[in-house]
Amino acid sequence: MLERVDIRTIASSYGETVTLQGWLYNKRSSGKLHFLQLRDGTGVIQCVVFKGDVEEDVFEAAGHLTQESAIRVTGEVRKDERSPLGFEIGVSALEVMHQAEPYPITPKEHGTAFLMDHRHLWLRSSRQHTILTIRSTIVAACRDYYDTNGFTLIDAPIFTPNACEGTTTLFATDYFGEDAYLTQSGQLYVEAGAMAFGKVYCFGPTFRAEKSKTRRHLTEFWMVEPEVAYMDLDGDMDLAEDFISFIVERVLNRHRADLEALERDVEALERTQKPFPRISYTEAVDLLKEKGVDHPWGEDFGGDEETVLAASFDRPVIVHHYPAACKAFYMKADPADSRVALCMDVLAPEGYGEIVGGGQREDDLEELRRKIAEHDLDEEPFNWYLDLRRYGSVPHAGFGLGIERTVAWICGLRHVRETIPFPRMLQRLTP
RNA sequence: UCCGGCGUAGCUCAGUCGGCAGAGCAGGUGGCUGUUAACCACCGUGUCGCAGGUUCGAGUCCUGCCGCCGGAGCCA
Repeated sequence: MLERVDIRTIASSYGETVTLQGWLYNKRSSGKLHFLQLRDGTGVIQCVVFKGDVEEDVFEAAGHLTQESAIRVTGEVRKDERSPLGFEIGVSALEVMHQAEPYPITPKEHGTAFLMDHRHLWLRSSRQHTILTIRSTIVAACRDYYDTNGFTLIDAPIFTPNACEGTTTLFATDYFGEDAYLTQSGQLYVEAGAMAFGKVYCFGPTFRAEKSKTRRHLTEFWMVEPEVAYMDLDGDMDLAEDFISFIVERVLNRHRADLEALERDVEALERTQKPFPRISYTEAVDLLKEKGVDHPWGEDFGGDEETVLAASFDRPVIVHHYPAACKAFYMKADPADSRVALCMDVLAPEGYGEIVGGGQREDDLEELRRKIAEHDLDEEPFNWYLDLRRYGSVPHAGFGLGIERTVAWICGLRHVRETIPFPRMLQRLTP
């Protein structure tokens, strides 16, 4: 394969004649000149076709190119102050690989419903391209963080025989005549992994059949879930803030220009430094009261409460020790006050809501059985999970971080639907 | 499930008091040697979401339904 020249690194080919392969992003003409904006997936560069420089049929063909036509362009890389890149291509040859049909996404405005119907094409637009590039960096940062900190990747299954938490709605499927559900969390399985490997994480898609219609919800989303044996709630909070600040720092280092292109307030992101403020649920209720929001102790926070709490701090805030009644059965109760659980949520600033939820797990066999019963769950499917408390049970903790909400927060997007290549939502299964 | 909003050309939208359905973009043809969502001239485009109703006459008013968007609940 010939050495490939990317637009992203075109500066290193200054003065040379190169061949670029890509698609026509836009075109402007001026008599004996055609200005072709060429997109190759790494960037966009202007290619200038002058009538005197190329064969007549090539000049003619360039004038008839439609948006997103596939072309291979050969020409000299030259400096030009008028170019945003600082470089442009003086075209000497042009090969039309495919003359595109009229392209639906024009250089004018479109509504989100139309764009989502054409998501497979919308991915080519510069803004979507930037967002998904940052998502790619965030996903890599998650893996790098755990891989370099002694964690082993133990992925959880997607098909599960029962509800992990029993609280949210699951997608049911037919598994050779048996009921199976798409996982809503790898939680229970990474606990088994932690007892085998010490420090583990899983990273995969999760599914929630909730009829949520908000900017923060997808029915299919990605979650990274670390789980550590011999770790308590404090250790869990330390891990979460270290992990989140690592991701943000990585994005700031590699994507400053991209964040600015997205009109993200970079200074607000730069404040994401450890330590994060930590307040208990009870303190949060008091804080809400101070801010004029009356919230009864014992009820979980809604989106509005989370927004008020998050707005009180300049970086992510950790809220811990929620009432046990509004948390999952596997959360360990606080030995000092059984009304609250050893759990924590991380709320992102600027109204992005909960990006992390986790805590210390119940490690006592009888306590756990009692909680399963309290939550009206059938004990039998959890027998393997109870085994973890029969054979060398130890304190352990972990959490789940939602990738799409994290991407939305870091990129400063209004809606999570633009943070994933092909979003699955209440009213969206295609493309 | 509940509350609110919107459905008119391929797309984004306008359409006044109920009186011939219209702009920009995209597409086509032509023009221009430096364009930056280029520009200029000309050309084509309709189940006005669907079904009823009122009226001489409905895109416009009324009723029902459908679809989508935003929010709530629930959650990451």
